[in-house]
Amino acid sequence: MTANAQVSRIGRGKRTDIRRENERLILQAAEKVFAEAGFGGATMQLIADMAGLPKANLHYYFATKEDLYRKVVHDIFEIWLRAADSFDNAPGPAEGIGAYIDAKMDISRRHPFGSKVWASEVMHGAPVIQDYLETTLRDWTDGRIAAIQRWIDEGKMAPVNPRHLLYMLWATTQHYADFGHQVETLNAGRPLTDRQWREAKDSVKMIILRGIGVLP
Amino acid sequence: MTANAQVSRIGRGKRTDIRRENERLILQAAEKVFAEAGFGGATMQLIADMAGLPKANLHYYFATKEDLYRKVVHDIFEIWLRAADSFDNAPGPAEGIGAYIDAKMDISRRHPFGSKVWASEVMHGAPVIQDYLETTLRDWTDGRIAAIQRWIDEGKMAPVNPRHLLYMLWATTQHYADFGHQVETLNAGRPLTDRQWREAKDSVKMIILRGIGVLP
DNA sequence: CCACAACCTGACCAATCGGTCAACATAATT
DNA sequence: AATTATGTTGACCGATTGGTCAGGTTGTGG
Repeated sequence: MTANAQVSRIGRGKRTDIRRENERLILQAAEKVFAEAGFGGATMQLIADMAGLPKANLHYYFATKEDLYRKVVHDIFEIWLRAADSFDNAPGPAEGIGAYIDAKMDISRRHPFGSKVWASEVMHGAPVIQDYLETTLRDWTDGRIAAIQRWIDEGKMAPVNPRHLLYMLWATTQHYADFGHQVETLNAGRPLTDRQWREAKDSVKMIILRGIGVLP
Repeated sequence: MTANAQVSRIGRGKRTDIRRENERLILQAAEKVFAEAGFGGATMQLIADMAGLPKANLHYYFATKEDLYRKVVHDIFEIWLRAADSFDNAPGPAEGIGAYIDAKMDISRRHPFGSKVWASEVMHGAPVIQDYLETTLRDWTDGRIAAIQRWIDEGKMAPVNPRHLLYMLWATTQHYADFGHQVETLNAGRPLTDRQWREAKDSVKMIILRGIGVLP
């Protein structure tokens, strides 16, 4: 047993570390470049420069530009779906939807590039994740719609169209990432402070929760 | 006075007609291509094909790709701003904000490509319309925030943060254009019907208007 | 009818694109 | 130490890009 083997337990050896670290560098750079330039406007050279690696090295880890892009989109979709957990096991709409807004606002703040990549992908007709939309996302959506409808039937919230409520949650929370540049420009060119993020979150929650009749 | 001169009063002559018609064709094709491929992914050749003109002819009317793009963005911004009129001269928030939601939802339905171009432009850091954001849009926003604040002070609506309410209106209405593909996919792959558009509009209005305390 | 201006377009160009590859360097295995 | 597997990279390639231009056609005013 060498000293190396003791350092990392999962990915054993220096080789694995190199691979993991380089893939991380590339994906991080790619997420930013795809977000800022779109798939068509992004170039492998730009991503390579931002990652601090030669372009040929990118093609060693990711065969094509599309492969790299697909991985970026897939990663943000995973994060996006995980926010769904906030919805589940909630006793009622106030807690469930409130927590969901919190989670999605945090994603907008912490993953602005990924959010933009996702938005860009959908806006351009979802050329690489159409199957996700038709399977995972559709199932997820149907499930939440049923949950909301149940709350309505139990008299726990006002009778609103669950589907459009969901769209509203997505749109509003995602806005702070996708249109972050506009929000920042209208904030005297400065990024939102902690306090302002809290204000945004509270405003969204207040209007929507009152809008569905769970706040006075 | 020739027969030609009687046909059109503003742009006189066949020459003017040709120019107007070709510019219209090009702008229409450009709007669609920019929306579907982004600025970087769009090519002059693709736009030319869609407009049914040789590529060289595009460069006769628009010197560069960026010139053409700038015109497309400018046009949708004009439409966008005009929806603001719904806001003005309204006796109270129910009428003003209700009418604004109506107007913006109609834009999302009637100008889905333009909406996407605008969203894409802002998402990528507003490289060509940053000045609009800092002048026209900022002024417009400040004006509406003041109007909303006045309504609040007069007790006509609940005390919410006017800025975040505006963002919510933008996000929610724009969602049906920018994420139209996702909405369509989740609607069994079919575009929303007239009835469904009305449902969407009513849902948005109901939740938001109740959310700001102007509906029971 | 003529001369000028506006409009049209196939052919072309330099630049850049995604992607390849041979040659080499380093680490792991035997 | 020798062999093999993995990681690295400058140089290169065909294809495509935005943009140009010379030489043409068509419409207009005198």
